[in-house]
Amino acid sequence: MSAFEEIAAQLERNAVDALPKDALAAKLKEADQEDRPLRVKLGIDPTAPDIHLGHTVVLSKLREFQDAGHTVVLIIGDYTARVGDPSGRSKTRPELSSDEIDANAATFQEQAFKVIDADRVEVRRNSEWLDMAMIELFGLMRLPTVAQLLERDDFAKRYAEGTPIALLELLYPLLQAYDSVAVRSDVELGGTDQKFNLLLGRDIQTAFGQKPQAVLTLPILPGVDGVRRMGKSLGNHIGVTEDPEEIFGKTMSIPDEVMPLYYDLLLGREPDPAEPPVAQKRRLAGEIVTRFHGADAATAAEAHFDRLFKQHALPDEIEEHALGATGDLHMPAVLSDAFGLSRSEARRLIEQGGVSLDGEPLDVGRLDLPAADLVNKVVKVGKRRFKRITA
RNA sequence: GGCGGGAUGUCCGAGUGGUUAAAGGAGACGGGCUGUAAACCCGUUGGCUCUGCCUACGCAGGUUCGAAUCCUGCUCCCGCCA
Repeated sequence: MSAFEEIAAQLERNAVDALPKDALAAKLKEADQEDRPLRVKLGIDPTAPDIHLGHTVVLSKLREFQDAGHTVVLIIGDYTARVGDPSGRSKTRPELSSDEIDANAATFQEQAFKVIDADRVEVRRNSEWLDMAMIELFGLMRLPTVAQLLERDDFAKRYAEGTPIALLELLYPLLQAYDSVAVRSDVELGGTDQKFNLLLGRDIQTAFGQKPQAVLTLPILPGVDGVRRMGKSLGNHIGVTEDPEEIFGKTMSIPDEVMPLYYDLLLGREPDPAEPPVAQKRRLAGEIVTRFHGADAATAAEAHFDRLFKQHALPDEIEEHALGATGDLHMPAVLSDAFGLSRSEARRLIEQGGVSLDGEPLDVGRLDLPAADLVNKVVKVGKRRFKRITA
């Protein structure tokens, strides 16, 4: 095995596909001969403003490339975000305003730098080149055929079942592919759902007289439900900027079955088989928090977790809720204000014994309580929502 | 352009004049069990000034004592043919 093959094998660790075979090793060799770093591309559409653990899988891989001396080309898909990547979706995405996209792009970049090295990255926005004249777009559109595009799983499926596919969506892979041309990428990374798009990049690069990029696809991290891919819109994500306690707690709630996958994709190793599952999970949660907030935060988050869920005690910091009223108060209304519930929701929670005041479940028969009975007490809704009531 | 099908609650999906706030499932939430895991059990899941009231089945009208269900117009979607 040559040195390049070894490095390639290292970089291909936990990749699902490395296509074509041996392409990465060849690229490494080529770069070495030309005495230049590889240009490793990742495109992210700033459709939701937060980077979550799912993104970090790919970002970490980019980091590995950086650590091996290569250049990351991070493409903020400010233009493609307007189109909406249909990958893995069964519906057309909603359109985003350009203000939203700009705001998202800014936070995105900042958050991405929590994982990748900001010094060895070239950040580009694809509006730089995609905002092209229609005649140029026509040139691009000549390249792939409809049949080729319909090869893609999700398109094929949607087409077969009669779910609408906007013409624009069909164009998405082409635009992403052209990004590769624009930045002259040597390697492109993405989730497995990106395979088609990444491979199309090769075709389009070739058509533009460039050497086609090597393609590396990484597994999709499941969300905290353990079933669907992690995604903000699915409500099963763990964001890198979330509070340490949240990250810790959410991690603890993942199903055991996906723990090995989390270990592999996020920590790059296997769980210690000598440890019981809970300990494995705590370690996982702790390390994830450490990564984004530091070791102290991780210790604190773990302590917080124990306080809440092992000792069933109160957290040490509880937000306050000012009543701003005196006399008899209607509890559903108070809860509605304090926790953002509808009054009916609050009422139901009380009926179900889900609301307690200083540890005492609220009496279903008495929905109206004097303000004086509430002040300085802690209201708990469900397992993890608390407010300290003040006058 | 012609013909046909469809739009129901967070999602999927029943329902074709009268206990229908709307079956069932998923999801979510609350309680129990527990490791905030899974599995399992029970319950809730439009709003409200709550033994009642209001709003809801694409939109706007109409028929009727009474409509998600019938009629008219409109909007959007899908398929087939051209």
